[in-house]
Amino acid sequence: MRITKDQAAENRERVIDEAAKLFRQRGFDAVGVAELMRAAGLTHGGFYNHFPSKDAREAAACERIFSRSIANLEAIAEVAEPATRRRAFSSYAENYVSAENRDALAPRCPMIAFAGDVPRQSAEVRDAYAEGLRAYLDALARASDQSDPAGRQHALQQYAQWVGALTLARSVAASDPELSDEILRAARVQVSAIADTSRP
Amino acid sequence: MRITKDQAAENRERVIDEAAKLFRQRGFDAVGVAELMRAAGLTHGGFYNHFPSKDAREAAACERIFSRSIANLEAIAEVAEPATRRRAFSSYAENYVSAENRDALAPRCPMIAFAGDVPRQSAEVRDAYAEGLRAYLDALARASDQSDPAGRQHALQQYAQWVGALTLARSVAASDPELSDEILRAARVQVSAIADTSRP
DNA sequence: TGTACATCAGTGAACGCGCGTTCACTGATGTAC
DNA sequence: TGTACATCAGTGAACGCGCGTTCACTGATGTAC
Repeated sequence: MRITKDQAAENRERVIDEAAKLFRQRGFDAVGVAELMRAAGLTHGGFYNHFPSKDAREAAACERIFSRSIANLEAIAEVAEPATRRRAFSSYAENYVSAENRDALAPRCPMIAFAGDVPRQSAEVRDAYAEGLRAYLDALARASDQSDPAGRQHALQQYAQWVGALTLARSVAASDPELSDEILRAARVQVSAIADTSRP
Repeated sequence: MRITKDQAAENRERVIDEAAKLFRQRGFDAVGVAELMRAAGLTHGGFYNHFPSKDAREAAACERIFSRSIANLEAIAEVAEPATRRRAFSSYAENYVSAENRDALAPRCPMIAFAGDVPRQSAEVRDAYAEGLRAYLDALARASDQSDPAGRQHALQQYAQWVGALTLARSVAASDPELSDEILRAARVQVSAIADTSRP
């Protein structure tokens, strides 16, 4: 039963959206073709009408996840009033390094969800991810008012710490909540300190 | 053909050692029972003489990897002369946040290899990992001469940054070496700074 | 605008494959006498 | 110390299962006239 072009395009979008959600929850490799299509309300046979292979969907989902994360940062960068912008960025940081973000089943940040898996993925996925991370870090530097070289370096240092703290805190959250909280708290202390003393 | 008890124990050790190496390279889920036994010079059928299930070997391998990492830190903590100890720790940090460690196929540090995967593993594996990380961070705080509460917090902050920087640098190393180097360099600047200005 | 036909998104059975796990079997080791 | 037998680490065939991928088929949509 053929369907309209619009309907088909809509279906494709739904498949990518579901892939983005499932991948963030469980990583690339643990989500099968059949399960993904079922989640999108379709049957597995139609998968290859949309993607040349299983690998291709990873790249598509990766792009989608990044574009959402980057949009959030761009919105901050585009705030005209400097003080308001800085406040928006501080609040971004505080939300990032938070118990809510640690406890999310499907982390919104692609680096938290994927960074460890990416080196083991196909070149197609790795390329899509790398392009995403580059754009993300550019947007981060802009959003944090630190686009000059020294500032960019500082933004990278900050961000590495967020990712490390969140990754470590997530990894022991279930088995050792106290340790997880301690790691998170230590990182939050620095986030708050940075929020207080904004750079000249 | 029955073999000696010593030979059997040796075989078991070899299986765990191979698991530790393969897991660090490719993560827990990508290493099959048959492949692992082949790597240890055995056939797949004998696997269940050593482990009750596939899951059990993850925990055993996890413990082994941690015990090696922790031994390195303990050796530093046990250096008697304070200046020598600080120098040893600085050199540990510089080796950790290095291009060599980023480019290693099988990262020696369990957090670089596993932290992202752990939340998706069975409770048995998560518990083994959490116990390992707790012991590792304790050893890290001791090795860095920072066992008082404020110092421990500082050690956690430092370590989170190492892990984040290395994870991010690894994730784009193949597709975008320049970005990878930039992330690593930014982190190394802080590592060096800390090495120069040791705490009172 | 109406008709005839080609297109193609979606369906579900089928494929080959590798996985984790089980099991009957082997034969040297370990043990009881 | 020597002998007879039980033990059990290791072997490799076999299992059921779920995977990614293919394919003949369906039938409403899109298109050519």
